[in-house]
Amino acid sequence: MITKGQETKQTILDEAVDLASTVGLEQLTIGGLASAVGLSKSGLFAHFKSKEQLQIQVLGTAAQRFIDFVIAPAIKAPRGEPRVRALMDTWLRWHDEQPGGCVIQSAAIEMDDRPGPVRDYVVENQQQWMGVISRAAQIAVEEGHFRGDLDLDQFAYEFLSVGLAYQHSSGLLNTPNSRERALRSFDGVVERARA
Amino acid sequence: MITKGQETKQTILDEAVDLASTVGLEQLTIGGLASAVGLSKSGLFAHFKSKEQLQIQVLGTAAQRFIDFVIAPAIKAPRGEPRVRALMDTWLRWHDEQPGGCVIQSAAIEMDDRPGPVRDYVVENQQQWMGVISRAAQIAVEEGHFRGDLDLDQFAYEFLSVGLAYQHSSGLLNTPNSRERALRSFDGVVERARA
DNA sequence: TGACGGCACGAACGGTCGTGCTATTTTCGG
DNA sequence: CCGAAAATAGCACGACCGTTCGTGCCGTCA
Repeated sequence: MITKGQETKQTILDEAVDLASTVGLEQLTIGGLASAVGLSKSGLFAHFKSKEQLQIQVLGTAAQRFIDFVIAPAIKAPRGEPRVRALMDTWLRWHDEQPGGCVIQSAAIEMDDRPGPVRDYVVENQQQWMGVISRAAQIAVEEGHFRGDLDLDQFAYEFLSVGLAYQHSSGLLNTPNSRERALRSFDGVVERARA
Repeated sequence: MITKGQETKQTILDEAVDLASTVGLEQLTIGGLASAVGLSKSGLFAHFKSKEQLQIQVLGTAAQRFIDFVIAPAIKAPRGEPRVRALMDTWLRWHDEQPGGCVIQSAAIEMDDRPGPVRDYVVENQQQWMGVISRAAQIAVEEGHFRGDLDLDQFAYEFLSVGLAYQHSSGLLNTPNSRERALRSFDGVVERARA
């Protein structure tokens, strides 16, 4: 049974992800979020016992969105290089979707020197994402699309760098051709991974 | 003549850069900075008429450091590919130097959706940096090290992505071999630029 | 009908923020 | 060595922060 409280809590988290993606996870304020969803500050606060809990659950919601929007569609692509390319394609689109860039990656940089549960969560999340990438590359090796001696971690690293640069280029500077730049850059990475 | 005020102001800014590189430019607080340098809050505040001014001048100080630490030494390297490689080398070292990653790049992501003078300053700074990179690549073309039809902007883009990924990898996750990953990634970029 | 539990509210707390005012001290040229 | 000017301190303000608390509105079930 889905109760009323859980429903509004989800509404809060959905709004919170959008808000945090523009102002950052640390600048996300309870009062501001409350007025954004039309709740009182204390009424909203009651759903999470602390701000840290709110932050973590916001990241959890964003991670779920990431899975739905980036990973799930890409997995439907054919095994091997097509799937790797699909991952990059959905990932780049994902960056355009979120108004202020990916929440998790923004949080990753915000938190890079502030230890705590939030940072831990972000780190774990990034490692899982790199795991997804390198597993997709592994499959591409098995399919014969990529070299047999390909360094999977290195490939994941370079894959990640393409997306990071894209967020940086399209989010901060608004160079309109940043998508082509990212794709050309990705072509180079894939080229070197080929058999 | 160098007055006492300018001297303490420089002391403030030096400390502020270090502080901002760990907590972020937005979380940099006037009271905290004041007690860090042993001044009163208002005494420090008098040096800058607003926090925004402080932020901008902090970025200016960081930019000067960047020039001294990254660009100036690299320019002494021989023209062409060696100089390009020297730029990447000093840049990677620069990331290790700053405790919480490069202040400017952290600010770039913090500000990516908050318009204003601070964001403008960051954008201009990044574009100048990319200009330095592409000029160095231009020289490498003239020297015959790089292809004549090399897309300089694309090269600068990929150069930047290597550094971004390095900060992300060595700053957030502490994978100890992130330097080798970055260098291998950079080798790929340079390889494709060669004649 | 009446008690109960889940939700949301308003008010208030202590704390910190940036930012003005007014003294007071320190610096420095004549 | 003095007086103007610069530099710093002290203090207070309004705003906002996360958090707590008491209270009231509900639908549910006995």
